[in-house]
Amino acid sequence: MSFTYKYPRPAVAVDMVIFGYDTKKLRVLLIRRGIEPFFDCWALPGGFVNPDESLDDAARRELAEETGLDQIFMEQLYSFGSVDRDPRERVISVCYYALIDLLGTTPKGASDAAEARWFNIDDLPTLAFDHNEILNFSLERIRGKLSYQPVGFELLPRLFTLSQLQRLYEVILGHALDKRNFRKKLMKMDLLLATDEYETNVSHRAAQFYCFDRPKYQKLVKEGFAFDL
Amino acid sequence: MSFTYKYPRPAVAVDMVIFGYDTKKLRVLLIRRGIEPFFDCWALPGGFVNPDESLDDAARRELAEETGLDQIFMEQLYSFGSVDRDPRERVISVCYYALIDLLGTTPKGASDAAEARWFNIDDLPTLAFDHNEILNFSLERIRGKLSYQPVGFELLPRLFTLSQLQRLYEVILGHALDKRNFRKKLMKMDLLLATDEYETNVSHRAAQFYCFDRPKYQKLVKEGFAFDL
DNA sequence: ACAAAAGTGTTTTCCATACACCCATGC
DNA sequence: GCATGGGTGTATGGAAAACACTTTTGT
Repeated sequence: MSFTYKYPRPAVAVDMVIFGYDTKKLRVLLIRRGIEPFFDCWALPGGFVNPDESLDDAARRELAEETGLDQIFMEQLYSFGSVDRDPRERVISVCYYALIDLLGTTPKGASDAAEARWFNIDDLPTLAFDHNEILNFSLERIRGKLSYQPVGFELLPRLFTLSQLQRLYEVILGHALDKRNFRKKLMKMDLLLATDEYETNVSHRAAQFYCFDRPKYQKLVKEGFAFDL
Repeated sequence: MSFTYKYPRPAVAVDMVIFGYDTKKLRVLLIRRGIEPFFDCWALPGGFVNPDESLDDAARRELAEETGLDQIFMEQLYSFGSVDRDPRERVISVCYYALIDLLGTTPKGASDAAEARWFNIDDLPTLAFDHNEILNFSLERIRGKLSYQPVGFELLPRLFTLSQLQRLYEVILGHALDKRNFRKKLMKMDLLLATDEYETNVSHRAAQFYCFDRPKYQKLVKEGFAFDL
């Protein structure tokens, strides 16, 4: 079976920058390529867009194939379209990034035979194609975003302590934050709901669990509320 | 001549949201479609990506075709890829927006026979395809961007008065700004160069002309400077 | 002289930052 | 009782916002 067109067409792929967080480090999921070009190189997971799925659907499908996870925060990043980014032929890549909590959930490895691994964000190999560029771009984006939107909640279990949240911000931003000021700011945002649950079995004062006020957040987003961290 | 592939491929287009500003209103350049579907409807200018040009190149080419202008501020916005956004066949549209000063320059109409017109931003017709959605999206983006980057300079002549700059901000943001505070903030950014030229033939005190310190701006962008308006 | 826009400073309020100690718990 | 991280308040500096009058020019 084959498909014929009057004009040449680029292939269209989605590539995924999948961030994972595990209380210590920010990680990215990479796969080892099993075919040329860049055989054996690490690369961002991705694939071609099917005719019957939207770009978002394609991205969500890739994400599910690689991680087994659904219902994950995901956002379109940018489309890369240099003529020679793929040596074989013209490929336009629409890139997405996703954020995954590596604690509360257990993402499976890639479904296809290809080897998949979580890499520490500041210890990355040279990647296939222009994937290093894409990765840097998405890292800048997530850091920028974190500063004015409470993106981080996607990377934590439903219930979390303020210290967990602060560590998350510190890991993503790459620098320490003042505990008291961090709490003040977050409380002022008024998007955290204190629960009556506390940590157990810790050898220090038990921290209170909070959860994220999703309805309120979505209302604010709709109204164009400007966050500010 | 025809082109055959093993798998079906979407067509890839670039669509342009071209903003223009003329001291009173923010406008968008639309073209009237001469073919089905949406015959006679207004639509965003755009076209298919050629095999030998990058996405940015394609966007720049479209921009030049529609306006005759080169060297214009332009930025990728988002890629739209719903399955049914074009009733004929699958088309993925990579969208860009551009900003044009309608005073200092005189953009020609569209080069092809199609009718082209500048529409007031708050008096828009129903557009072809998902183009209303795309336009709203880009309007939000430009407003957001204005708040933390001095984007507005792209929409003014090389020499401009502070009042002109303020009017521009007010028109795009859609609300009034305090004159003294506006000047203080802009001066503190240190990106304006006062010239020794003044308005002439105005029936009030002549305003001083300023120009934008482009080298300094580009330096700051490279260093990741955060603006804040 | 008056209309019309340019230009200019001060005060107040609020937010960001810096900073140090007591509290609860497990061992 | 000690080690560990949880939790809290205050003082200071700087930016943002509010606000009104004088200057210049053409008619």
